[in-house]
Amino acid sequence: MDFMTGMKRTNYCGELRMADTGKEVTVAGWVQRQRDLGALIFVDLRDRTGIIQLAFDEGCDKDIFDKAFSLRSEYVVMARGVVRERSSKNKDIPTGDIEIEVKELRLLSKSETPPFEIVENCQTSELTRLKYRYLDLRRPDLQKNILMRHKICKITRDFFDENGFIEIETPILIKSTPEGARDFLVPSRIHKGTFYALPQSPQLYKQLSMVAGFDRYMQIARCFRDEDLRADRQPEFTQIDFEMSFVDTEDVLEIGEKYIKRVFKEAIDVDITGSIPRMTYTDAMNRYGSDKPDTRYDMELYDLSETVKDCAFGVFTGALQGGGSVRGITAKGAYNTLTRKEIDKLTEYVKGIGAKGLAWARIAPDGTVASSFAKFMTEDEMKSITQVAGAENGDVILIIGDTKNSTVLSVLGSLRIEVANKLGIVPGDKYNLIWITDFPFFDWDEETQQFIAMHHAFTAPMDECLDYLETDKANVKAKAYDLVLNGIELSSGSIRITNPDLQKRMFSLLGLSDEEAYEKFGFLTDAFKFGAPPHGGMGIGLDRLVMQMLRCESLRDVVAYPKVQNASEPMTECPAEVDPQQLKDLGLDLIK
RNA sequence: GGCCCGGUAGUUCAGCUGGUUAGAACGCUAGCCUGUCACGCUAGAGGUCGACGGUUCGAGCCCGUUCCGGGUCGCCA
Repeated sequence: MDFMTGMKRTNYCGELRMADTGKEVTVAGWVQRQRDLGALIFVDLRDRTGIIQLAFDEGCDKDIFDKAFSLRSEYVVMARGVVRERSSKNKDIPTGDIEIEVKELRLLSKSETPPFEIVENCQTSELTRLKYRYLDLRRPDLQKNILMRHKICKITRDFFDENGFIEIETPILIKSTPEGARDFLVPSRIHKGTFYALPQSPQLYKQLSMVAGFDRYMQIARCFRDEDLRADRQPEFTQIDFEMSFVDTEDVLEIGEKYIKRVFKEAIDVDITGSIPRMTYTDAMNRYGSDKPDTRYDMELYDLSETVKDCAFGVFTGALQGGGSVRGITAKGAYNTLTRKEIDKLTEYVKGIGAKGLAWARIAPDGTVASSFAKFMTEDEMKSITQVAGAENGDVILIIGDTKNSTVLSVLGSLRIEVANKLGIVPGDKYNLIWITDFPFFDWDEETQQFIAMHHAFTAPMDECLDYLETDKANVKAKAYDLVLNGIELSSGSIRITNPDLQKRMFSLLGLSDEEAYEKFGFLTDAFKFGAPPHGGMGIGLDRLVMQMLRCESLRDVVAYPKVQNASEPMTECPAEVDPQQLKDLGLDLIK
């Protein structure tokens, strides 16, 4: 059956207006709803642009009317007819002044009753929606999100093209270099017993492209990491990846900043005015307890170590004697929200993330103080604490002390977010961007009891640190920078090492022998022997960017076909077992 | 791997202290209806209460195990 013979769409449903009155048009789409009034039938027809009403009345041929009568939700139809003004208008939709008086109606495809209605703000569980993702994607909200994602990609390519960047596709099947995240592996059939890895990022290829002389590279690149999922983390995700030659940190930040301003303006008409603020890693940790601070609200951390160093509270003095610190946050006006019961919950919360406990003081509106530690303090000490805390009547002070300063900071950082959410003080209308700079090069890994690269092994250390790389690892800073948006790490980048000797030195500091380093990254260090331009770049998380711009709470709202928490996909039910023959071809045996 | 929350009709949910035939709304089906637009009215169909096991005279409800989903910690250079 030739569904389309002699019929050609002339207009999208949502674009017709009063001005089109009298025109003969042909539209195509899905039946949103059929309203049968007896001798009169209305059909709302939907495509990705909107809805137009089709009208069938006494002027209609009987067979067309009968066909309209049989239409059900999500049937696919094409209709030819004349646009006319409605006798009663619908102010709620853009096409509400007009309708199409149908002269020809073609049923292109029937539909079973869908498991959920194709409407905005669908209340159906996400699992059901993901099982029928093609129906979910048919809903206006997801259509809007996916179209916005497309728009952002278009703006991105335009921007980088205009600035001299060349899009280069890098391989998806690459060599496994198990640093950082776990690799997804792909067995090789031709070389049995060997494996490709899927890229965690195009990092090394983009650096090689600099050696190749492309000078400025960009790619909207798919990346893969075999780690557990979160609302803002998918095992496969997309990065706006770029790299530039003959640059230092400032040049990279400048392009990054220009890009961010452009995409916010063009995609959602938001002006990012002035320079994006900068904060060093150390400041971010001390003030927000996080290297990705949400600066949309205050409640900054403060240091009470000096204030309580001589007090009679063993928890505090013990923490300090153990080389740690005592720090706090003050929840303004939280007296009524943070009840004793809520504080108990917060105590459980901080214990769950590494603290030994939570010290607190609730200051009633009348100035009465209820506190877990007041009894150990002199009046003067309490006064000093309140002063450092900047606490007034009605406020709640929350304090963490630990022999490890890093625990104090990270726990307070998480607590700050938890409390802000409880208090509802996070502004929903802001886009707070901030660069985090001066990252430490090394990070101490408790598990393996050694220093590892905080960013990655190809990041250049700051010039002034070159003298003490070996002797004072903890104070080596990297030419690395992150861009943070509303408390979410949006992007990460660095200036890379291009000096083969320095690269060798860094590998050795990270515990890689020359042999190991050459085995893993020899292709890169070899390349650097043949004239490597200084270069640097960054990768911007496209999914997170779109998610933030659209104010979505989950990446699943901006990824067309996402995975769920156990890393599977409900629609296709992957991952799945494979045919034994496939395993045989690959030379693989499954351990039962 | 740990912790928290959830799973009852196609969908969203209610279901009391364990007690007759598990309900509502929307959706669906049929009929009526000439201006609806979340049309209206009438009637009807629709359930392995996630699964398995246990306690009990009796389990949607209590207990155990397990599966699935969400969040989170670990993890994510």
